[in-house]
Amino acid sequence: MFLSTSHNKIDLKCRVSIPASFRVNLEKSNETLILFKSLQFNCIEGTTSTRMQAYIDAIDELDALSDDAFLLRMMMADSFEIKFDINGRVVIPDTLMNFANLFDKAVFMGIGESFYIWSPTEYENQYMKSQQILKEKGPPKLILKKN
Amino acid sequence: MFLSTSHNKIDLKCRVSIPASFRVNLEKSNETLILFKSLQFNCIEGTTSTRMQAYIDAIDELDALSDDAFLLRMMMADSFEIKFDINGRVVIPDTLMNFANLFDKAVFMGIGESFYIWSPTEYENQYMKSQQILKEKGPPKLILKKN
DNA sequence: TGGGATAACATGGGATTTCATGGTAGTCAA
DNA sequence: TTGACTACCATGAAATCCCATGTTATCCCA
Repeated sequence: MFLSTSHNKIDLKCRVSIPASFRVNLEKSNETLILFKSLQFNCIEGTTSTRMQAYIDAIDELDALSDDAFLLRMMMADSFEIKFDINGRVVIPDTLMNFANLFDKAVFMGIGESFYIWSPTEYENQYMKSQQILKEKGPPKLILKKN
Repeated sequence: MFLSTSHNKIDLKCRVSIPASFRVNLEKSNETLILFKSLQFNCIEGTTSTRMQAYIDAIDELDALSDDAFLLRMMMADSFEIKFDINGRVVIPDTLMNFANLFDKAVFMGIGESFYIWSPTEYENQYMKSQQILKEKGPPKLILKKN
């Protein structure tokens, strides 16, 4: 379970600390980390190899010639298996740095089964947007029926 | 089941004692505690990891592009897995302290499957409001058993 | 039922560890 | 031999752990 948000620095070698709680989460379940371009936002998505495998399996379920399958294969092509250094840092590949407009700061945002890595400004935009939607439409129905 | 209300002190390190009955409740069911921003009020909500996992699972069931999925992911980003110290205290993350306008006092309010943490003034407001509604509209019609 | 003993609880403080980050040495390839 | 990449060491700040203490609640026996 990836939860919470943290702001970490990216150094000149494109190294960042993955938040400790995310790391522990991966270690506990003996998973390796995969980073790839989000299909939905201008950010990097990080997840476990197991979940990535689920995506791959999902492609097989689709019509092999469909646009969806095409897009998913493209996503795989821009995915990276990432190794940690002894201090829990990773190097973000150039492709991904550029894609997410990352420079010297990264915002890690846990979203349950995976996490996003945003540039600070893009994160801010998305957060504002969520507040706006919440204000206009209220919380998801799911939340309301729970008590 | 989280019930009853109690007022506890928040110290300079942002530590608070979680009411013993809440703690016992978590321990008995072998659950870890999750704290997150309420989507409805200006308060922190506490619940079990199992319940949080249910929300996470729900995200995958929704249309990934929908507002509801978006809001739920944002909710995860503002959620924290919380550890107790040996005396049953937790540290409230800064984000949550600010969101709920907490300073040196916290009101714990059990509401069944989860609980709220309010600032004293906000709690007072909500309490007044409930009394007002009760006076004007009378007690709620409870439907205990549904089919 | 009362009153003292005992345990549970909330809170304070200090020692220790973890974490994020900077840096350097070593390795491999061009 | 140079440049890029990787593995590991160093450090200050921050989070965490654990001991101490007073106060409240609970228990037990008279």
